[in-house]
Amino acid sequence: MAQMRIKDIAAEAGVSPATVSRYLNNRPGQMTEETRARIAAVIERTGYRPRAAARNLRSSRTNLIGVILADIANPFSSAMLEGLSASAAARGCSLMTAISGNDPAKEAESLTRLIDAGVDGLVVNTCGGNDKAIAAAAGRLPVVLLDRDVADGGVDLVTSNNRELVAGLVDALAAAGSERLCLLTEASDDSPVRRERAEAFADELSRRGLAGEVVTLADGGATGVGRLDKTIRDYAGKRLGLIAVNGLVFLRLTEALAQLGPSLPAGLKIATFDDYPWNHVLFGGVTTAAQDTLTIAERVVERLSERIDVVTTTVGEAAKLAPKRIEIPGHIEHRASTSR
Amino acid sequence: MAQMRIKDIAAEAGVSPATVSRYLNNRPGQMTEETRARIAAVIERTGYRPRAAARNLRSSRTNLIGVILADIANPFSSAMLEGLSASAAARGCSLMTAISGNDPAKEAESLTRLIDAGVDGLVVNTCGGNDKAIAAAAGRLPVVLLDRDVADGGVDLVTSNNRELVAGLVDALAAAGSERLCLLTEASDDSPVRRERAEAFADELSRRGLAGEVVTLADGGATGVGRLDKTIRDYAGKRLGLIAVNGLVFLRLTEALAQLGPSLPAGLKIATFDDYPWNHVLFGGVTTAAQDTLTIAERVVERLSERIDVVTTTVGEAAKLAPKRIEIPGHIEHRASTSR
DNA sequence: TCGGTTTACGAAATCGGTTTCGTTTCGAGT
DNA sequence: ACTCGAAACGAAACCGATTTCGTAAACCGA
Repeated sequence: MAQMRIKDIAAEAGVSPATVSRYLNNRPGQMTEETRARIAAVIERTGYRPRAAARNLRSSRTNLIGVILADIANPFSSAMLEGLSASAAARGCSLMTAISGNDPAKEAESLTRLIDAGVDGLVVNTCGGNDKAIAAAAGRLPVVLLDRDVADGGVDLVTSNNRELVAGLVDALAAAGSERLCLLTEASDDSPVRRERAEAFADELSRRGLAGEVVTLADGGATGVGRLDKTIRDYAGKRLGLIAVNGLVFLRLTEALAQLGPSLPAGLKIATFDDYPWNHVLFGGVTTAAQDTLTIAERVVERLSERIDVVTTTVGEAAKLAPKRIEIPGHIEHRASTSR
Repeated sequence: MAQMRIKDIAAEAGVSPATVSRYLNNRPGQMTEETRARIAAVIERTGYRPRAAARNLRSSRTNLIGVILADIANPFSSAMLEGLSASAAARGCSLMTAISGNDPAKEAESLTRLIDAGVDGLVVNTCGGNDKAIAAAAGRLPVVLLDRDVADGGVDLVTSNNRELVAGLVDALAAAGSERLCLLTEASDDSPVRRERAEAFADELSRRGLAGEVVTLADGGATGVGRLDKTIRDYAGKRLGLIAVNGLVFLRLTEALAQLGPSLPAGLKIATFDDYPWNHVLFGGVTTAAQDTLTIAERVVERLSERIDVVTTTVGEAAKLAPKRIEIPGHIEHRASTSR
């Protein structure tokens, strides 16, 4: 009575455990409406819940999706987690999460820990430095990369349309009258995403015949802000437009600008990636390239499910899905910081 | 060769599966240094990893900690998640996360889903409305509440020293010359945390003989901001001090203040709970009651581990731990917004 | 009515570890 | 040398579901 087992339910309903199992997994081999009802009644009455561990062992499926996030402080990550959680729950899956804190060693440890725990698939927002291990993992179980690619390629990736978003921000700045543009990046950030945005930025400038450059801030603190400050002073009054390559860089930009005054210097326009809550507030609203996190999360889980289904359905090496790159379009939030 | 099982390792090392199992769990029943080395060598060579599902089934322990968060958008939650992740990993546990998005129905669903998945224990940052279900869960497996209590009591709770923090903020405002204080809250937020802070606020005012009140903003949008705006105008120039009861309220306050100008009106001082990144930036720095999220997370996992150990060690109903309330002291970050 | 095909269901094997219990071996004490 | 207790290890049961395979009943067209 303490803990019901499937055989207890079976006995109570006058059927075999196999039949109860079929009921629980509503298997194609149907059963009489009458026995179905009888089993349902017993389960309802006893409040029976099958033990997941036993189920996992035999079926070698856990309905668990592993998630490794590089940096949960980044609202992109937390929004993503919420989306993943919802999408997974809709498919009856739970999330096992690990947070690397941008530490490759922790990421590697999380990778093995989640795999050892028996997750059906893995979502990785990598901090870099584990490309080989991740590619190897992708050979052993379904893996979908989130936002950041690995060098070797060959792994599914879901990301935003960074090139279009860059173009959109450049467009907003140009429309606001900026003649010279800077893309602000961080030295420590050498991610593929940053590179992609930087390349798109350069391309977009030359396509439009605009002047500009990529400005890399030194890491953490005064030096970086000083460098930025100098850049701003150099260009002040020259219709400068700034793009922060991500939310963190934007915060540092804000710090630097605070020295110059609470509102933007005349002629200075800014825009940023990542739609943080404070973007609505700072400078009366900052024009933002917002990613469609919910859709990204949905597609990640969808793709992962496809792979999981293939793995559990087909035998052997047959019918391997080709790696796929999925781009989810984001959009530009036009706000006061790029008004004329 | 494809997938090694414990018996393969045993055969290879010339011992029994039982001995390998003992090795894997380094059990008290020791073995010869020689056999230990032999087993280690085989495992090392073959790269064998025990299947978690099998282990879970027999031992009825999963080394999984379930976490239910009310609102991941709140940086308090994401910081907490990072802390929990680290603390759990340090104990060889993984996290199963669910996010209720402040929806009681989702919270209830998450509760059963995580329990069904077989987590060893549960950390709940409840959004309210499931007090009975949570109390019931706490009767069946270890549960530690995070930040928000349930009505029935009787469940472990880890939280900040809200009363002292409120006192600290009042102190900072008073020191900055504020004569009349308002605690800004949201109508929709009727959590125990908010109530505790409001009570502490009232107590602190009367203790110091200060004038003041709790101002409740209507939910979402214009009305609330208008109400707030009116309050500010009413008191403007009267040495008003404002405390935002949480980070979200502070953001709305910032929006309202933006209409009055980019810097604080003369004589207006503000302070807030929750140390969001932008608190360093807005108004040149906002005095903040910062919670010690890392320590909170650590103590949550520690307490949960205690309960888990008790459950798996002792038999029957004996040796039930009494519910415990653990307060982790936070601290006040003094910044420009409360300078004289 | 009869052979043949579904359909509904049960018996028993199985997943891969852990745990119990028993046996052997080893060393210490007299 | 002999006894005794502890240490080291093996054989086999066990955790609780799923899954395979087989069989009896139901159905169905000729």
